[in-house]
Amino acid sequence: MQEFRTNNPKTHFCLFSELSREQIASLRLQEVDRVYKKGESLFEEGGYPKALYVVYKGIVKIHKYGTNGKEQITRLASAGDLIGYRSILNEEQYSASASAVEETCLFKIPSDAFITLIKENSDFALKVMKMLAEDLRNAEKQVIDMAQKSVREKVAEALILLSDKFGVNEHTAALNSILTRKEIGDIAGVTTESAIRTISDFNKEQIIEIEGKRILIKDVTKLQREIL
Amino acid sequence: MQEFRTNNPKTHFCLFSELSREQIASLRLQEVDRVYKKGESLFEEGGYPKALYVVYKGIVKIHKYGTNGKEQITRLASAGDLIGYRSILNEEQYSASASAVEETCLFKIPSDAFITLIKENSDFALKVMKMLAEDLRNAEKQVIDMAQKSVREKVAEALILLSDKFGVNEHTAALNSILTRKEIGDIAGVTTESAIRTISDFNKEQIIEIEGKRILIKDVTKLQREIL
DNA sequence: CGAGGAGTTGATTCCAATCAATTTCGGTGG
DNA sequence: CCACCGAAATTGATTGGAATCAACTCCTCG
Repeated sequence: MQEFRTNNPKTHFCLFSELSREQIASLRLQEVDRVYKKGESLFEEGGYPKALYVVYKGIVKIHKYGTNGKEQITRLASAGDLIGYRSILNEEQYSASASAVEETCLFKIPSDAFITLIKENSDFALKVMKMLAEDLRNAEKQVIDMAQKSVREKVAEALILLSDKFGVNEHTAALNSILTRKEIGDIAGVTTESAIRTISDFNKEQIIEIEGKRILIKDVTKLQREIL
Repeated sequence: MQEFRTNNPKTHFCLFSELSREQIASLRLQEVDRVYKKGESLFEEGGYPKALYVVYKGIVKIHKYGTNGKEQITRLASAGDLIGYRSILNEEQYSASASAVEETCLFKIPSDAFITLIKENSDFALKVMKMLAEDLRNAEKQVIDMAQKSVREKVAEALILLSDKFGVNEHTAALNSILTRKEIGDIAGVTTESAIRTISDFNKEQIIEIEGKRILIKDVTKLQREIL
C-alpha cells in the first residue's frame, strides 16, 4: 500500500496501513480508469455520492461557493487522503465540490464496502473517527482564523499550509505545488488582489521569493512569526 | 433515557436512543454531582480530557480564543448533546474551552467506557461518526460564513441558530435562551458593538423585538431572507 | 500570432473595528 | 426595600484595512 501513504511529512497517518490483505480486498478498491486533468471536477456540491475516493497521485481541492459566488477552499487532498467520506457517512448530498488542482489519479471505494468495513473492523472505524476528529479540529481552527485574522496573517497561514502539506523542493525551496494566486486567496479567504499584494509584500521582505508563479519559501520561521 | 433527547426540534438525533439496557450500563454513566453555574468553566483549552460529558440540563458554549484574545464560540450544546468527545477520540488536549451559559447539569462518561462501546457496537460507532460528520459540515459552513458574510448576515445567522437550537417561547416569541450581546457577537464572529448595532437595526426594521436583553423573533422568514 | 486567462498595480470606497463616553440593568449587602 | 456597584448594553465619532473597480502587462497555449 505504499501508494497510499500521505506525503505530508508531519502526519504519517495512513487509514489503510494496518488492514489485512482480506480486508483490503473487501474494500473492492478499483482504480478509476481515467486521469483527472487540471481543473476537472470530481463531483459537485449538491450531487449524490455513490462512492468515495482515495487520491494516489495529484492534488484535489474541496471547495464551496458562498452566496456571493466567491469560492472558498476548505481542504486540500493529496496522496493517501480520502475524499467524499463525510457525505457517505451522513448519507446526504455533497456539501462541497471537488476538483483537480493538478493531474490527479484516484481509487474508488464503493460506499457499501466502506460502511461494511467500518462495521466489521472497529480499529478501522476508530481510525476513521480520528480522521474526522482531526478534520473537525482543523475546520474549527479555520473558523477562528477567518473570523479574526488579518489578510496578512491569513495568507501567511495559507503558505504555511501549502508548505506543510506539499513540502518544498529541497533544492529550490519552491513549493512542490503550483496553485494560482486566486486559489491561494481562496484558501486564505481573501480576494485575489489581496493575496497578490500580500505575497508581493512577503517577497519584498525577503520572506519568500517569487519565481514566475512559483513561490520559494526562503524562511519558514519568518512566516511562522507572522501568524503568531 | 428521556433526559437525553435533544431539545432541538429539527434534529431528533439521539446518540443513545437505540442502546440496550446493558450497553447503557456499560457506559458507567455518572451524574456529575455538582451544578455548573452561569459562567463556570467545564474545561479549558489545553487541558487533558479524562471523560466526556452529556448535557442534560442547561446550555454549554464551546469556545476558543484567537491570538488577539477575542473569543469565538464554535458550538453550543444543550440537552442530549455530547461534549469533549473529539479530544477523547484523537487523544489530544482539548482544543477549545467549555463553559456554562446558564445553569447546567451533566452526566459523565469515562473515556475508556466510551471507546469500548464504540469498539463493541458498530451501530453506535456509526452514530458517533454521523455526529462527527454533521459537526464537520457545520464547521465548514461556518468557515465560509466567517470568510465571506457581512456583519448583518452573520448576526442574522447567529439569531437563526439560536432559534433553531433553543426554540422560541410560543407565547412570547422570545428566544428560549438568554445570551449576552457579547456572546451573540462571539457566535457571529463580530465585535460586541457591531452585534448590538445590528440587533438594534433588526429591531427598528421590525424583524425582531427587544425586550430588555431578551430578543423576540417576530419574523423568522425575514431573518432567513437576510442570509439569502 | 492572437486570445484569453493569470498576474499586477493603482485609486477609491466603505464596512466594520476601535476608541470613548454614557446609560441601563441586575444583584447584593446594609 | 433601596442604594450602590460592577457588568452589560448602547450610542457616537473616528480610523483603517481590505474589498471593489479599473486598467494594464505578461504569459501560455492553441
